[in-house]
Amino acid sequence: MGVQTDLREKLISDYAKLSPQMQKAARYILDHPSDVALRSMRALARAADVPPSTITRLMSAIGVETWQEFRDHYQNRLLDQPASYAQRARETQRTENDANRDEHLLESICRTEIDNISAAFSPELVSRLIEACEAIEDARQVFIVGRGAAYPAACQFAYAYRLFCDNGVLVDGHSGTFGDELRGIGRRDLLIAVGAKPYIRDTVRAVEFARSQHCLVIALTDSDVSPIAMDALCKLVVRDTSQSFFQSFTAALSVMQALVALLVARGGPKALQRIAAAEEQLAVFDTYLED
Amino acid sequence: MGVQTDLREKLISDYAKLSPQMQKAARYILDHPSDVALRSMRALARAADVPPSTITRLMSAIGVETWQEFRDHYQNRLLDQPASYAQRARETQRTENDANRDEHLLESICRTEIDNISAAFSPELVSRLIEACEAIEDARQVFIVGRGAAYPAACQFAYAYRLFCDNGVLVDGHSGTFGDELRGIGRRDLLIAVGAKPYIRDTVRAVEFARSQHCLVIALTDSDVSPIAMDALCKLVVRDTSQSFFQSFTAALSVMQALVALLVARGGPKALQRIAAAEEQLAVFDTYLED
DNA sequence: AGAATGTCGAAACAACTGTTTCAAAATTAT
DNA sequence: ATAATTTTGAAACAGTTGTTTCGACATTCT
Repeated sequence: MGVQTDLREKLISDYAKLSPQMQKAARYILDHPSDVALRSMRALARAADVPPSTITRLMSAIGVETWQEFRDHYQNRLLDQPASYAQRARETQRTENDANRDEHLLESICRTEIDNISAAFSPELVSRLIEACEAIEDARQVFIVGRGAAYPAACQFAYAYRLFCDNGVLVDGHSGTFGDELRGIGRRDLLIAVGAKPYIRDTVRAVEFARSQHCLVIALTDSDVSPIAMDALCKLVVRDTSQSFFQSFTAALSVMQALVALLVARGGPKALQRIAAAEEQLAVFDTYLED
Repeated sequence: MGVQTDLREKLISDYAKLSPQMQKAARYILDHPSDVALRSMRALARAADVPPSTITRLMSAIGVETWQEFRDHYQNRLLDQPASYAQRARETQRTENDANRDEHLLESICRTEIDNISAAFSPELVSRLIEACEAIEDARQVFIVGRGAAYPAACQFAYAYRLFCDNGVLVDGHSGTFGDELRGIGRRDLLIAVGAKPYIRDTVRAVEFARSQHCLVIALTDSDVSPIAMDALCKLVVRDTSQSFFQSFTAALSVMQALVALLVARGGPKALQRIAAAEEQLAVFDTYLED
C-alpha cells in the first residue's frame, strides 16, 4: 500500500490551524475514536454538538475526500487492534520480563478499583447517600474535614459544593491552627468527616469536638466501627482496597462527587442558577482559558 | 433485560429451527460477526445474498426486538465492553420521573465511573503510564500542578509521592503567589500537570513556563489536544464523563494512585524502606491514633 | 469607515436506512 | 389434487444518512 498516513496524527498536528468549530469536532473525534467507527456522521455531529456540515468541512480540511473514507480508516483500526483481553493474554504468556509485571499490576489495580466503586454504589449505600443529602440540605453550615490521604476527597467535595452553596467550610488548617475553622460549630450544623485507617488524630478530634457541640456528623470512612463513624448520623462506608501500599481513595472521591451530583439534582434549577453565577464570577477573575 | 444473553449462542442453538433463508443469513452473521457491528443491515443482507426482510425476520425469530439492539450487542463485543454502560445510562435517564429519580441517578453515575476507570486502564494508557514512570524516576525534581477541581488529584499524588521520595513539590500557591514553587525549574526536572476542560489559566501558564525552561511535562488531562498536553513528553488522557454538572476526576485520581503504586513496585525494597521511615516520623509527631 | 475574507448553521438534496406489507411461490397436510 | 400453511422477495414506507448550497454573521484588512 502507499503512504498510509495515520489520520489521528494528522488531526492532532493540524489541530491548531483549524477553525474553532472544527477544533471542537476534531477534539471530539480524538477523544471518542470508536464513535467514528460505529456511529453515523450525523450522530457523531450531534454528540460533538456541531452541525453536520462542520464534519464535512473538517474532512476536506485534513485532506480526506469523504466521510466514508475516514470512517473506513477508523473501522480498520478497530479491527486491527485485537480485543484487548486476548492481546494481553498473549503478552502474559511471553517470558516474564519487568514490563509485563507492571502491566499485571496495573490490570489488577483496575479490577480492584472497579470493585471498590461498585461496592460504593450498593443499594444500602445509595439509601444512605440520600439520607446524607437530606441532612446536608437541612444544615446551617456544612464543615468538611479530611487529613492526609483523605484530604483530596474532602477538598473535592468542598470545591464543588462551594460552587452552588455558600455555607460550606473546608477545615484544612490553612488559616492558622487546624480546627480553627470549627469555632462556632453548633446544633444546627453538620460535619462531614473523611478518613480511613490509619486514622489521623486531627480528624478524630474534629469529630469528637463536633459531637460535643451537638453537631451532626456524616462519616465517609472504611468501617462501621471506625472512630470517625462513632455516633455519626450517617455512615458512608466505602472500601479502600488497594494493590499498593497505600489505601485507595478512589471510591471515597467518587462518592463525594455523587453526593454533589445528588444535591444539584435535588436543588433543581435554583442550584444550576447558582452554579452559573459562580462560573460567571470565575470568568471575571479570568480564571479559565477561553477557546 | 437483566439477563445478559449471548446473542451468538442463541443464534447457534436456534439454528436448526430456522427456515432455509434465515439459516443462510444466520450463517453469514456467525461467520462475519464484525460485519454486524460495522456495516448496515442492508449491506449485510447484500453480502449474505439475502433480502433485507430475511434479516428482520431472523431478528424476531431469535427474540430480538430490533436490528439496532442486535447491532449494539455486536458493537459492544467489538469494543470489548461486556455491556454498554453509557447507553443504559441514557435509557435510565429517560424513564426517571418518580421519587426514585435519585436512585436512578446514582446508578448511572456508578456505571459512568466504572466506564471511566476501565478506559483509564486500557492497553495504550498502561504503556504510557510505564513511560511516565521512567520519566519520573529520571527526574531531578518532580513538580505537580493542578488547580480547581484538578487539585485533589494533584494533591493525592504529591502526598503519596512524598512518602517515599523527597524530590516532589506540589505547586499549590499556598506559599505566596501561585507558581512561586516553580522557581529554578530546569532541564533535568519534570512537571506533572493535571487539568480538564475548562482549563484553568494558572495550570496552562505553569506548563508553558516549564516548557520554556526545557522542563519535561507529563500531562494528565482529558484530550490529546488539551492545552495542557501541548508538547508533553507523555499524555495521560483520561475520561471525565459525568452525569452531573461537574466533571468527574475519579479516573484521574485512580491513575495518580496507580502511578504511585507502579513507582513503589519498581522502586523495590528501597522504596518500602523509605515509606517505613516516613511513617515512623509521622508516629513521632503523634499523627495517628493507635488502636 | 467600507470592503474582503473567513466562518458558520439552517435548509435542501438524493441516496440509503430499517421496517412493514402483500401477493406470489414453495411446502406441507389432507 | 386440493386446501392450508409456511416461506419468500419485491415494493412501499417513513425516517435518516452524507453532502452541497446559500445567506447571515464575524473578523481582518485596507
